[in-house]
Amino acid sequence: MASPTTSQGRVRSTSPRKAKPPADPRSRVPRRSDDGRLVRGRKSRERIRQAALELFREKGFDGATLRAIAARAGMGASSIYRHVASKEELLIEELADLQEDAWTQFRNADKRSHSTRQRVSHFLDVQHELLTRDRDLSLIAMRSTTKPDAAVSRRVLTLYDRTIGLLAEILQMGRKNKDLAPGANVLEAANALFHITLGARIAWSNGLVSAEGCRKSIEAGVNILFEGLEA
Amino acid sequence: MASPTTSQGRVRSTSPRKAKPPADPRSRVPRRSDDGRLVRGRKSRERIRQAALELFREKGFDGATLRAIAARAGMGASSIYRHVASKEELLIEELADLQEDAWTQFRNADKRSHSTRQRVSHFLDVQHELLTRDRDLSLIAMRSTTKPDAAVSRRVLTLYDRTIGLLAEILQMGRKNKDLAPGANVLEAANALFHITLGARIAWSNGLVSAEGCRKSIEAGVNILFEGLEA
DNA sequence: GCCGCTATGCGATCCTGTTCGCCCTGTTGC
DNA sequence: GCAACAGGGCGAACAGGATCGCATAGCGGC
Repeated sequence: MASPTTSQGRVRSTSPRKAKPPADPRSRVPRRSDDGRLVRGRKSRERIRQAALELFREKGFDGATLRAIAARAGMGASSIYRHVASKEELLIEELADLQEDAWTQFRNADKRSHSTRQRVSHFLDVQHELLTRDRDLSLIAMRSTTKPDAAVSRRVLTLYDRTIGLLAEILQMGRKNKDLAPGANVLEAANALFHITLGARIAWSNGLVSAEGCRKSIEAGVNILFEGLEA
Repeated sequence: MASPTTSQGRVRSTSPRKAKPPADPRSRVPRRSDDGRLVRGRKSRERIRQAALELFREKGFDGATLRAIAARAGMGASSIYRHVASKEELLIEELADLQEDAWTQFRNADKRSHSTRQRVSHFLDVQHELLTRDRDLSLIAMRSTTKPDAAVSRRVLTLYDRTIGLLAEILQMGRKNKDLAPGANVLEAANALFHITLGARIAWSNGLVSAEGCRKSIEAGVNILFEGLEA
């Protein structure tokens, strides 16, 4: 994380284009948030988001044209790119919200008195419930990670990472409580858990298994991971 | 599925276009394999494949234009579609070959006297070695699975499935030998193993970990899966 | 009031995977 | 020979995501 910030405020680390001089450092970062332009921008973003959401639901991600989204949001297609770096970002924003929901929803109902396995299962259930509402969500997130130098890829990977972090946190607590083996590799276990759910969701998104089958598969994965395979 | 077939022989069940009559059933399906047209076709496919392979290596999958591939293969871009249903298929063919290699390479060196865990590790190592030669391979395979109604998606999922099948086979043998717990859910375990490797490869493809880190992560996953997390 | 800057918007255009309609050429059955 | 029918190739065109250059308008400083 190379932060190009100096003592006097943010400096954009973008491409070495024209390297236009910062003009006047004194006038940097004042930016009132009720700036009329910014207000308008927020409203536009909201309209875009709404339009995108609707059209994704109606036609699916690939079926929803950027031009159609723009039309419904009442603007030209190119304008959308003032607010968003790619079409995928539009969906990923939803995913991020949903993920946030999953985390808080879990934390609100989580009981530390439960066994580690129960807590893990509970979290994965909550997540499953939310993510299987919309096939495109998992699908497009996956797709995004196949474009390593797009910003959206990093966004998704960060979401993944945070989820893994939460799982690791639960496991870590379990290890402290002697609920898990003292030598357990908490981080890799969290990784494994997460990837098992990811894999199950691929199968589901492709229609190979039902949502319930997906859940069962995740559950089986948890069991195996906790109990181990060896005799 | 309106099948326009009557009593007198097969009729292609494709789109309900012109419903052209089968002409003459007696003359169906002779097709010599040294048909001059077919020979030419095979040569073209070979040229396309070669050109694609080179360009993918030089510019990466996304950087290699279909028009460029076609030019190098000495034909127009649209002609490629006589031989391939999508650009992705060009890469997936390579993946399929490589996967085949991985399987045979494993089978040739596999020793049944080894422990189940060793055998599994060995296979995953072989696979890791081959797949980490080219970043795009895993990446584009993933991407393909985000397009559920494309043929290439099913192709990739079949490859996945076969790999899972091989793993399940190994595990199954281990269970018979009392190497694994008698109640072990072999199929789900194979699933989990595979998805762990898939997840590790996502991280690697995105430059989050080195190839060696990816290998280590897979190894850790295997260990956890075999030994279990519980105290 | 004017200048410079920034946020937003727009239409034209680009790029690239893919589809379309046409044609040429071997092959086969008569 | 010759009609019928593939297999293959081609250039034009399409579609849809993204970029470009220009225009407008709100804001701050003087």
